[in-house]
Amino acid sequence: MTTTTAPGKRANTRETILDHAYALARHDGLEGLSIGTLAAAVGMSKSGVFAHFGSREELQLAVLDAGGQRFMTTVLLPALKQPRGLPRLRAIVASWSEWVREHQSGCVLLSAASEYDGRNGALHDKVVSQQVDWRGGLQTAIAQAVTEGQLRADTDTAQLAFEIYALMLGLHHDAGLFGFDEAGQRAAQAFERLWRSWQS
Amino acid sequence: MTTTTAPGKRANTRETILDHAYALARHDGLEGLSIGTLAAAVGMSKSGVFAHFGSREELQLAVLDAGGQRFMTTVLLPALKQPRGLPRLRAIVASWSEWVREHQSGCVLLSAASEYDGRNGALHDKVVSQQVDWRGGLQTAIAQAVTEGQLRADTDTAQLAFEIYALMLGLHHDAGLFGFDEAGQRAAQAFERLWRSWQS
DNA sequence: AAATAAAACGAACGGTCGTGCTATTTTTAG
DNA sequence: CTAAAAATAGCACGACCGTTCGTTTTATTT
Repeated sequence: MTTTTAPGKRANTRETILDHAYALARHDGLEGLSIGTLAAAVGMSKSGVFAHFGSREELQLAVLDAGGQRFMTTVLLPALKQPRGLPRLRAIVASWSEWVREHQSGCVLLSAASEYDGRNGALHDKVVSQQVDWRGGLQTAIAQAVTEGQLRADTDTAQLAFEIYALMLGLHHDAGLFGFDEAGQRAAQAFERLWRSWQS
Repeated sequence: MTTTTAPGKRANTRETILDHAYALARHDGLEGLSIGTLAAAVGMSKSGVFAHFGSREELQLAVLDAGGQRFMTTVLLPALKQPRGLPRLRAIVASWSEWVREHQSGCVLLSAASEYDGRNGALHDKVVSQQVDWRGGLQTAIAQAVTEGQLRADTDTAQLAFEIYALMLGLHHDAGLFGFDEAGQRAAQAFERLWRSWQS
């Protein structure tokens, strides 16, 4: 029997490459990601890997996309099972915290934000658009909690989204440097205070 | 007359090198700092620059030290003119915000924190020790505000320090990606809410 | 099984990386 | 003014960088 393989060969190995690239970029950032190291990790030749993306920047963009996709799947999706409003908002924070715990030793999205915040180019643009999207998603969830009457009617959704995001940055920062356990408790306590002060 | 130069030549050029290195590291991080680029910026040869530090890592450590020193001088020192307690704490936050405004396009200390949080070695260790020191300084200022009776007697200084730091991270993050103006307003608003909720 | 298309390889290119070694220049001391 | 010392330049090294190109292997189609 002739091996009749599925036609998804290309997309398949591309996925494998991106898996390894994502893992490497977690440690060294997107700027520290090199095609040679990546090829060795995947078990392919440099040119073989290169051919899938056409340039290093395209590879970095693809990794950034993959990271954003994983974030949405891991953090937002499970929270959508919770009812709209504060329960869903708390679920987002919970799964987001879990994401941070699993990404203590480096998160591609966050390191990309600090790597490209002062530059121009496609990578910067994608980082900004990801952040805008996610901030928008947060604001939507907040607005629903307002509609449900769980947060004060005069809640500034952008302001609360900023404060939530800041606490998550604090959690990530402290977890990476001092360990997740203590940072997780601090963040949890801060969130309780936050909810209380915005509750209707 | 024979030019009798001061004996501080070495320390002098070392300072010049560090000035340029700091500027470069603000854009590309300590990992993006290369001796060749640095030498070109200073107007020296690669080996001339290299001789001042002995290794790239020593250079990076020196830049990190310089950054920490600048931070303390710019943020903490002017705030010490304010009376102990809440006024000084607010002064710290104010000069810290100013620091963030001037470092929108990249702060060496923060990017170092995200570059080395998941690694081992001297750079990681120095980053951690800097963060511990600064967090300790914050806690001292907070504790004084408690002693002065301006913050609640049962204030958890480490907890409040965490929340202050988180807000500054949020400010830096948003300022870098979306511009300082809006982020500064959000942070200021968040701080007012923060002080109010910890006030005695 | 033969022909065609897709995918991966291997070698090479010009550059830059950090680092070591030896001159040469500049600064200090006598 | 001269000799010792310190600082810098110049050059070379092996390693790795992203990228290109022609070849070979692998998969699909007829």
